[in-house]
Amino acid sequence: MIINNDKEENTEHNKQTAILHAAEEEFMEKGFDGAKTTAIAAKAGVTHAMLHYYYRTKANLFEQVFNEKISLMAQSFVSAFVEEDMPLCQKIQKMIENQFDFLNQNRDLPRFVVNELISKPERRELIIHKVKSMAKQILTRLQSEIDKHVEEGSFLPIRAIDLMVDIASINVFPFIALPIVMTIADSFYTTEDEFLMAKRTENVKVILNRILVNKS
Amino acid sequence: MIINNDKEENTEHNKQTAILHAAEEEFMEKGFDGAKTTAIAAKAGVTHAMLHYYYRTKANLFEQVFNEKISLMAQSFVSAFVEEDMPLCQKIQKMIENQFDFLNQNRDLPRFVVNELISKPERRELIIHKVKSMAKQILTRLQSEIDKHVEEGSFLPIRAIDLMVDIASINVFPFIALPIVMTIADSFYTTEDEFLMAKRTENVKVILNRILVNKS
DNA sequence: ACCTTTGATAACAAAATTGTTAAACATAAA
DNA sequence: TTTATGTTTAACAATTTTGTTATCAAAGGT
Repeated sequence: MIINNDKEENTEHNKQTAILHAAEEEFMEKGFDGAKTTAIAAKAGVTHAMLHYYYRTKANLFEQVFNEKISLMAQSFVSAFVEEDMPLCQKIQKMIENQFDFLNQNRDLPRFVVNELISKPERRELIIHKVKSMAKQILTRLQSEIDKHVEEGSFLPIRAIDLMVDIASINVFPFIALPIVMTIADSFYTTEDEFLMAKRTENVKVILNRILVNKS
Repeated sequence: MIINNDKEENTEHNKQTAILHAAEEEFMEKGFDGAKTTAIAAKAGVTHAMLHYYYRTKANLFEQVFNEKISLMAQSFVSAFVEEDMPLCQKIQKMIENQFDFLNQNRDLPRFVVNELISKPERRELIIHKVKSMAKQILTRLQSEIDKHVEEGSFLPIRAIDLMVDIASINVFPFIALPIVMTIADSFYTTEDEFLMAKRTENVKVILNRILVNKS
């Protein structure tokens, strides 16, 4: 009856999910403090009373977004650990690539999570509870596999935790610092994707050279 | 005449610098949006009218802090590039260590800068102007030195920009993610400092293994 | 002593932001 | 048709946050 003058086409069927999606965008971009419920409502194309009707408080709405993001983050690190029965060296390569590809599809996830985790330390319980035990299992398993290869003489000695941090570092940092890096790297790489795809193979090289006795 | 009932002892001589230091703390911890001028004034032990008297606006005060931090950041990356005449391999080692040590004394600097740079893209001009030309000079110089060593057969081929990003990654990430990493790493390392000092030598190892043909 | 400048305070004003409420509206079941 | 239920809106209220102003006090120069 009334003309549809929404700014954005309605891929969202109901307002509740529209609000959630708008909140996701806004919180990811600006963080909890930077995001405003009025802006979220506007982006979702609803009055801001509707936002409070469905989610009551800003903190509530944020929590829903944050919980989902933190699960995603945790899952990516855990699922990156490949189960298949292949040589450790290839397993590690696959781990790096899996994690990188995940981050490539969720480019601002690490910055968002790290940030909210640091500015509001009480939220850390959440990720600790979600990741800690699983991560430790994976680390001890990885460590014993590494140690076997060290005794064989095919691997250089390294602590599993150090290896994991190295991998996370070279994988995560390029996405966090992408805009800054690109302004400097623009004479080497013309597009973000070109830079990132080069980084993907570079990262494998860095880690394998760190752990393998014989270089390829 | 009036008793001194300030919470903190007056190492600050005047109120203006007290405000600036309080602002620095608050902004670094909570970012622009999370920081409140009232909280800054309280932390500095002055009425919040004084804050406006000296700095007029929150944005103004922030700018002073941000400018200083961004200069510090830029400087650290530039000055890390060692001038002395020593073998390239040692020069790179020193670069890594210099940058790591700087970050160790400014642990939340990268997160702060990256964050403000991303949530308010208009600020990027600042760092671009400050770093870009200098960084490019350094990169071309480094690239030619690398290429020489590659021809000699002592270095593996690598782009200077990739090397720099690798170094920044493994140096910066541990500080950004420190609280999260420590909850997982606590069975390997008991203190933050223990972890970080191990990381310092680990990082040198990672990079040298990446670029040297013959491993140590 | 008088005037000007600077530092300081309290009280106020304005804006932004979050949250609430009462009433209108729609829809489907009774 | 009536009732009950969930949805929507507009208007309002409360709080927080930023910024201003009128005023006062001290210090220094003339």
